[in-house]
Amino acid sequence: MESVLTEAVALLDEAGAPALTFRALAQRLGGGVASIYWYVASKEELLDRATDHVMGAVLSDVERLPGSDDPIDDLRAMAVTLFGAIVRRPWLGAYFMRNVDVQGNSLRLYEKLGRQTLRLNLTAHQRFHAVSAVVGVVVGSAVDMGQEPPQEILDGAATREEFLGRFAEAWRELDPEDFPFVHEIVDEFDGHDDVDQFRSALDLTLAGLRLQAGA
Amino acid sequence: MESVLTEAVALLDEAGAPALTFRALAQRLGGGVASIYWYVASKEELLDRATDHVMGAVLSDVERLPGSDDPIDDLRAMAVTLFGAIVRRPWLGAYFMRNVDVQGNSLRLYEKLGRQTLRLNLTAHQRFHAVSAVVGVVVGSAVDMGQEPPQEILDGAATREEFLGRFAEAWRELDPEDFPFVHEIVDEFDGHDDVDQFRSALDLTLAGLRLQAGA
DNA sequence: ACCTGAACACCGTTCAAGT
DNA sequence: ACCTGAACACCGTTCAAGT
Repeated sequence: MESVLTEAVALLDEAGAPALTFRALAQRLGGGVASIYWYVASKEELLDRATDHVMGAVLSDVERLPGSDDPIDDLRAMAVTLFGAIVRRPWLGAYFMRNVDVQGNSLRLYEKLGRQTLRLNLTAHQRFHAVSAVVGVVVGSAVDMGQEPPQEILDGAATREEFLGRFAEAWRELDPEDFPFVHEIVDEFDGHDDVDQFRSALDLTLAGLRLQAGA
Repeated sequence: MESVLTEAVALLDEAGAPALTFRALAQRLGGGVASIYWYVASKEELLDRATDHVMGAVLSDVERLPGSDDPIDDLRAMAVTLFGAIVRRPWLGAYFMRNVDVQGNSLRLYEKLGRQTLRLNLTAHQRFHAVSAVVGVVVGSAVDMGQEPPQEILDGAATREEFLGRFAEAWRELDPEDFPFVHEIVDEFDGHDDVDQFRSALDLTLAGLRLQAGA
């Protein structure tokens, strides 16, 4: 079981979600395809378990965070840690927190995040929505990041800079009368940093939360 | 071409993303599978074009919005309209805004959203991040919503209430010492409304934005 | 309890060939 | 310019059979 998950994660890390097939996994394990079905009922379960497997390390990182007297700062640090894990493993973005099942590291992480809101002057309703919002920012940024080509594997040996640059170039061709905003931000878009973008979105949400909590 | 997209959208609306196969689409169009490849180079392009096709209607809805003297209120109304479209078509959540290609309704919608930030006292950098954050909230909420079973198509003819209730029940079994937050919000989770959750997340982001803009 | 080979029912995509 | 049948190389999943 352990080796099934380890090899599954290895495949995902090496070549992303499409690389994880029962046949590829079986070959790495040196067995037949059907064997995997003894450990796992479906591909969905395999993905869920592989995701929760790596979430164990993320949870450890979060637990190792120092913590401060400001619950919102702590919430930010935890979210940044979580997003960092997704930056390192882009395939995670599509699966993590998808089903916060009973037991499992995802639920424990959810609890960790939520516990910070218990230190804020909020209703239970507001606390639930606050954690949903923070998780939403992470997911939203992860999905956005997932659009970009991983590494330099795209047509014509282009880098991420060239990929963004090609979009930017096309945008600059648009009529400024029709697309004033696109022109306003095209230089910002060109070569932008995903982590920067995430942190800004997170900060807006946390600023709103601080206001709501009167903290 | 038009009918290819119309039928593709029909399939997606009827039974979600897995229902859209070249074979199913060809059958509906009364032709062979290979014919579709004359209009579209790949499945990815088919999905992109189908998505942009329905985004046309969303764009019309957004353009029909009255507008006010408060750019942030206008931003909120537009985001709510966008999210409403995703509630009606859950499959949209996985594809919209994925590639804001040159030309296309998604780009026009992106421009519409961004134009509101031009009315705020922000830097170009802040404007870019603000729109990214708002889109991120929509995407994040849409992904979260996509986890839940569509309609009552799940094991044992359960409703959404029963689906959420089953999770809530399991959560209530957890040790309150280990999971104080989960216990705090389990009643909120049970039977929660996705649109409510989205609006709360959006409001936090917009409150942060208002603070930033000093408006 | 654990593993297997072989099949089944699907996929997206290609291609030579037709009109 | 537009469409086709038939094949190719894959998928996830099942199942009877083995140890």
